[in-house]
Amino acid sequence: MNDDAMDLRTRNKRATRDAISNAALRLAIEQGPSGLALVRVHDIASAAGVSPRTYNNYFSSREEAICALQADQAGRAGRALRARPAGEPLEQAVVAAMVELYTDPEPDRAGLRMIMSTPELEGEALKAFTMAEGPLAEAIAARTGADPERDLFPAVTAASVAGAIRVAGRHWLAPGNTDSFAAVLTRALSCVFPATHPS
Amino acid sequence: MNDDAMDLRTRNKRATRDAISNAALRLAIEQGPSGLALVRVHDIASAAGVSPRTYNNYFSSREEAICALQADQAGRAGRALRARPAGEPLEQAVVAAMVELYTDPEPDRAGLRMIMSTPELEGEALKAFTMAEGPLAEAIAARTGADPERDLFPAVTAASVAGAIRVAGRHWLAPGNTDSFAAVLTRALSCVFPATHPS
DNA sequence: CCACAAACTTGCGTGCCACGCATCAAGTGC
DNA sequence: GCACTTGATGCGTGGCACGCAAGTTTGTGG
Repeated sequence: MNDDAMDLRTRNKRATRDAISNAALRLAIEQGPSGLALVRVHDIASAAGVSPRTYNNYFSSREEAICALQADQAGRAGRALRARPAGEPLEQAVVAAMVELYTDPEPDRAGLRMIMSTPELEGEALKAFTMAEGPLAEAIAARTGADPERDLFPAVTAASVAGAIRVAGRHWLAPGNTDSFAAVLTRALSCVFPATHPS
Repeated sequence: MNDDAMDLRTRNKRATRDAISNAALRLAIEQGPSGLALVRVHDIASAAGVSPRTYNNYFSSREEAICALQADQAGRAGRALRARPAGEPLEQAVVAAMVELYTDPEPDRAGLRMIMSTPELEGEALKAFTMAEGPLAEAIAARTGADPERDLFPAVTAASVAGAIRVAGRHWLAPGNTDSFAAVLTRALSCVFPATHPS
């Protein structure tokens, strides 16, 4: 995962990929939610210093490029949960893992708002979130000892956690909100685990 | 909602819309998950007996057309919950409403499998599901008396319910499963409400 | 240090698609 | 029956995804 751990080829690939994704997100934010159609592939490619054909080697749609960072982050959810100490209760582990994952760094308000207020982008982000549910469910199953094949609890809980994160994002973006994302996220996740709630 | 309740124009519109959507889903199923790209707009339109331009007046992508039925059904979730008797406890009301919504009729295995095993379609279906969460959250808030603006419980629960329905669908489709969808759905939803679990 | 192989980037061409616009036909209210 | 509304269709335009075949950069063995 560290840059030094990969060879030059892989590092360059990641660099161009990130460049394209960042350029796409930046341009999308500039145009705003209603002007997504104005963000042309040509613009993204030239902003990233790459040819349109190369852009297409990495992403097969503008939505995918714009949401790539968000998608990558969501994809780390399973690993984040597994990184928690084994003895930790499920709720604590999930909350700690997700808070850690989504507060380093604090999400970018403009980017998140862009994605969550644009139907096409929301669909793409949702897809990324859902792809992350599988590993997350496996991590939950590993922690609770449940059989992922017969017991629905791990998968449902993973979906609920993903849903809570989305709700937290929406609420955090709401006008007049002053709480940190970590605080909102913790509150949202506490709604998922009422049975194990301490009080 | 009844055909007789609308004028001719509206009925025709719904008829062509349904025709296009059904044709799209049927053709998609014929080609299978891997051959989605082979389902051309021209084919959908001619199968539905309309011009390609008319297809485009109703849907702006093949994915949207294929998932339209699924989307319409999900959109009725909020109404279904509100239709439950007011005094009924939340869990019972949710389970009853969702079981009623999703067992009349029993979902089509081929269609559901097609949608859930094709990334592009899954994204579209996810978007539809998420659109339905808003009304569902409002219905939950109305039933529990929570303030949707300040309390995250209704939105998180709505997202969890939607997630549970997705998980139930996936599990129901799994090879070797013999349970009815209603049974799987009830099991999945019970994971969302552990606090009020009877046992 | 050098050549060779693997992999990435790029330009070009093709087929498909979304959508604006103008026109035609069907339905509706008076 | 007539003017009006609204949906259906044809046509043209701009844009996009992707296969293909160079050209270029990077990693490796001699």
